[in-house]
Amino acid sequence: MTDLNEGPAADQTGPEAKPPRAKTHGARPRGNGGLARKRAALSEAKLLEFAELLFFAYRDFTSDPDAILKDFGFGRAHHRVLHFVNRHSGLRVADLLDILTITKQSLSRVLKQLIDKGYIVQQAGASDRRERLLFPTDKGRALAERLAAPQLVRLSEALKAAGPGAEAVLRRFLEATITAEERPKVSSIMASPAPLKPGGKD
Amino acid sequence: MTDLNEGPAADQTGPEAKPPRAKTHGARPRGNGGLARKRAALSEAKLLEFAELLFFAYRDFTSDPDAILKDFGFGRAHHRVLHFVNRHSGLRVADLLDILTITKQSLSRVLKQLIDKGYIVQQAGASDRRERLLFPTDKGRALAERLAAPQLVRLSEALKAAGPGAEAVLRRFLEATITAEERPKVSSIMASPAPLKPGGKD
DNA sequence: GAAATAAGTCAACATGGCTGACATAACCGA
DNA sequence: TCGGTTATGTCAGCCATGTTGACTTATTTC
Repeated sequence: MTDLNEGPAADQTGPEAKPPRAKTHGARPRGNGGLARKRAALSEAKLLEFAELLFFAYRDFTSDPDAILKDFGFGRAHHRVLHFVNRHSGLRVADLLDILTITKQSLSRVLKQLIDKGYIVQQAGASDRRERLLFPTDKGRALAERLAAPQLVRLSEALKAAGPGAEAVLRRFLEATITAEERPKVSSIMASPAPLKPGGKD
Repeated sequence: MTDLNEGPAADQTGPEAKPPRAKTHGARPRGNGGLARKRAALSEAKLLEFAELLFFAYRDFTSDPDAILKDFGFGRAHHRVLHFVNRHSGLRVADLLDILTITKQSLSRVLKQLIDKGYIVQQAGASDRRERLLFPTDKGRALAERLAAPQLVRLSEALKAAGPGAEAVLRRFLEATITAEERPKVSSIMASPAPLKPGGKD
């Protein structure tokens, strides 16, 4: 928390209901939610709108692949795994765990299904043979691309609609939205849209 | 699909593995993934980067409230419900179903918990007494704000980092990312950061 | 008064998270 | 070379949250 501190968490857990017809949303007489003095800071209300828009945008962003996945008996978890294996083929199981922020038991379940059904193959690492490097099969690539297609259309159109300069702005926004400590990791992952340089863990 | 059509889904489900060391990511000799001629269209690779950044950004965007929710025995589903009830107090159950795109049975479970624990109250509609309008209690407002706080900080900083004009660009981008048919509904919902005008369903 | 609508409920099931415990193979340093 | 660490896999069970289908109740509407 760097800003906004006295905004939320200020009028704490009052007693009880006082049922309906609440004033706009909180007892907040200050005009700008506590972050007014910082010249450029947005009002809390505007930030909340962005939070909502982000929710709706992401909800719909995932809807097309979700629909396709059902035909394959897969879920969103499979999509995530397949996407990253396809885009960064040769990554290790540990890399994937780090990207997805899930446990290896959770990953194991979906990864095994993707392997069993022939969408992903494993290969022992060259330098370290304990590592299992992951690669998409042709079938895996085809599915990954089919899942990505509607998302790319969506993004392409949204960027166009956002107007000139949108690309740079959006990139900076998204990167800054990622937790600071995660950024180097994300950069490192995204820097290899190809076989990850072996041993390039961190 | 408006563009990008012959890009993905082109080289379909080939036979089998041909294991590792895949060329960058697909058999795609065309320089610009099939959407080159449209002067301003981004390359497939760049669009994929945006897709990944969106994933990472959203992953981290939800991480702070998720951590807080654990202390309350709630999950992300509770957060979503509480957020929308707080921001758009007085909405109906049907509105919520529409926003969240889940079944009423799914909603019922988390909503009941939020009601039982005193975060949300219901009130019969004035004009139509079948409707159950939803309102946050003081306790509910407090929790909603506590959950929102880190997200607002994150957004505020990311918008600052994105530079001048980011606000307008981002708004256009997010709105355009929402499925076209959903946009009127979303606008209508977002237009009421207060008690929804009764009967204002669609 | 009958049909349609808003909401709630019961039951069963699927997906994808989680924890904990433990096994195997390979690497690495003393 | 042995012993500790690391990378991965696996078994077992639990929880959160999504699904379908069937049905009830209250209320509005025609």
